Amino acid sequence: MASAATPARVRSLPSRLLAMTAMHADRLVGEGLAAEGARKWHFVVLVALTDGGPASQSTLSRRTGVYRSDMVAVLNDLAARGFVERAPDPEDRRRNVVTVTAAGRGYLHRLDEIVDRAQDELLAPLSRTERATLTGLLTRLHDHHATGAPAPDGPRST
Amino acid sequence: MASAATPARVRSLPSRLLAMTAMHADRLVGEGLAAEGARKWHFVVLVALTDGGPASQSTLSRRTGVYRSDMVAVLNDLAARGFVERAPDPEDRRRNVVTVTAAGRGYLHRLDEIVDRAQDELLAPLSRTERATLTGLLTRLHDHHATGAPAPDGPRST
DNA sequence: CGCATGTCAGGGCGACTGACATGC
DNA sequence: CGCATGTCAGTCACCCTGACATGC
Repeated sequence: MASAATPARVRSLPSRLLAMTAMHADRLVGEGLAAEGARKWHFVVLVALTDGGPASQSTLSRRTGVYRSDMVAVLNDLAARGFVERAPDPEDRRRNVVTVTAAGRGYLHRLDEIVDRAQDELLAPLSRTERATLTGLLTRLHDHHATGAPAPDGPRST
Repeated sequence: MASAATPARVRSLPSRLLAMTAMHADRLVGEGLAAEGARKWHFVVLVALTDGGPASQSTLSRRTGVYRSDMVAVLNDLAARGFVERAPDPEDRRRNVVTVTAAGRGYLHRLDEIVDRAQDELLAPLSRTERATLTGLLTRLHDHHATGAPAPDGPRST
């Protein structure tokens, strides 16, 4: 199937469609979150904390795909705004235990709504069934490629 | 997989699935192209030229989604390696007419195979029918969002 | 005149690496 | 000792803006 350049084929290259649609999705989500002064990792980290409970920065990094080195800044932001708290772990003094505050939970609710609306806008042209199909196919692709050579430190996000 | 703790809420978010899968796809394609000393826009520009014939840089920009300002560097690269030629347009002396050389066509052929293999690797877990479904759904999303507010200078395309 | 074209200079963000001190 | 953790510094690719000279 590797013939010379076929116009239509190139235009519908899956990797390209994926890239462009993803960029659009990112923009929708990003613009929404920006209205609340947040970026996608603020959201992702808050979700990880709320759903998975308090954790060290390293653990958070693994849970979210945000690099350890970048996690620092994200937590600085969230802590400065009172959405999370960093406390030294008494059992291992290298670690910080990060916990969400009540304010953080409230904030996450607002972000959740924003993100939900963005998903709706993104998927607007698709029916319920089609959305499920798309999600299913993407999940399979993602899982297939995730189980192979992933994450020593903390790759892949949003 | 370090995902035992990744919350299902976020994991199944379409925008996130899209972003992660797209990143993976980009990596596959990017690594492949890197073996030939190319990046995706080298490929994309060569396709646009082969596909649509000689064109000015502005036109190429519109056809590919690469910004005018970035197009300069891409063409510099391609020209330096003898894959395209820039000649002043006699009918409008502001323009350069860009054409693919024979070497450029040969090069594109190699890139085409690389990109094709990457698509196959990307879509490996899906059947033929499923691939078509995915492409169809993504195309609809893309088209829906493309016809809206884009393209002043040289964004979004194919 | 306003507008298009090619070019350069630079900002911002996200992915990623390296190093380093502290503590296990 | 080797290894994990938190932190800082910095690279690179990509997306995007602004400005500017030339020519329509």
